[in-house]
Amino acid sequence: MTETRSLDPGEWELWDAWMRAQRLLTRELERGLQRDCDISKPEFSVLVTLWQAAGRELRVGELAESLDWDKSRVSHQLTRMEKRGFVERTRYGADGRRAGIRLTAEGRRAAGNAVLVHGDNIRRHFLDPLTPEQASVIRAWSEQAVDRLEPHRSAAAATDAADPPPTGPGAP
Amino acid sequence: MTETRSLDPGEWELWDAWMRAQRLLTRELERGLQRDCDISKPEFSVLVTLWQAAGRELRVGELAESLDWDKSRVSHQLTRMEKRGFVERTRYGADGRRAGIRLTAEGRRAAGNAVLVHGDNIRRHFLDPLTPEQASVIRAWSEQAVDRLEPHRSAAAATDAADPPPTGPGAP
DNA sequence: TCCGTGGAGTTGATGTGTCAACTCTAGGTC
DNA sequence: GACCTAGAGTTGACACATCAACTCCACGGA
Repeated sequence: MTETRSLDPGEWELWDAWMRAQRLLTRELERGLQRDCDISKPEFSVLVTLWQAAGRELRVGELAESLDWDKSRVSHQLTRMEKRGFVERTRYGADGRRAGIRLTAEGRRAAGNAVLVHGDNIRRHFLDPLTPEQASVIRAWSEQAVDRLEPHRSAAAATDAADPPPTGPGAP
Repeated sequence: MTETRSLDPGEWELWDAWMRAQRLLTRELERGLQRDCDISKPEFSVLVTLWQAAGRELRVGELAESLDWDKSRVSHQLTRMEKRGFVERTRYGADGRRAGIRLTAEGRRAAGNAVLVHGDNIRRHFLDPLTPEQASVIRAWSEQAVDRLEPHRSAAAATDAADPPPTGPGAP
């Protein structure tokens, strides 16, 4: 009963290869962000989401929805980023209204810079090495997988947490 | 200069889809492990690696190499798993020799169970929905990516941290 | 007005991951 | 034997992730 009859070697090699590739790629991109922009991936996600709001203040709940994060995670992350000077919580404490979140000037600078740098890194490490066939197969597979694993969320919503925006905001 | 000219919409959609699929899949599998076996993915990785050693004690360094983890990370993880009763550090402290790592009976039980359960989950969520074409393209792409991003590590080495072993150990 | 209830956000506890600094031992050199 | 150094392992500090418990306020009904 110590015999593993779970996955055969071929299946396992496929899984192992995919898992390893996925891990190395995300690790590489995260390190690039840290090295080139001095921000972490979670910081990047928050910065970009706020940046795309083009100056409008977001609530914690909107941010959480948009990032597909837990509200608690957002709150903790904002606390750290407030300390670093990237974001501000407005209408907070005194008069008893709920918190709105907004980028500081420093946050806007970091976001704008990171989007460009990170985009380059994505292109270099992910997009450029892809053959057209691989691109179309991987895209189809990814969309299938997302549909299977994420039944909610209408097609319209929410850029994922880990990427540059499709088009720049008009923000100052 | 607030214009993003980093990735065009098509490129971005591809990246977003892949990123999202990857994240949802790993999240789902990790939750399955937690729910069905009450262990985390890092715990699973360590359990399986030790289990594959079939009773032989591993050193921290070997474990780190095998998992492609930092030694420090391994040490922290072992400290937690020692508390949970999954592993033991032997030859430690008293007579001044270095630590060997070994599974407890409880650790062996958990490993054996988890491999089977996790294998089923991988099959259900990853392998089964794959068409043959997708399987072969994804495999080729993954292997390319690994070669590009992980130039060291001879082909022989090291099962990745996140998977069941290709074949069961003979360990009791 | 008082109470109950629910949503929004925060907080604390604990586990995970990374970096840098540290300890200990073995082994070489004088 | 005393020193030096290199390697193995640990530790501490901090960022990140998740869960459960908490606060605060709005609103609705008795």
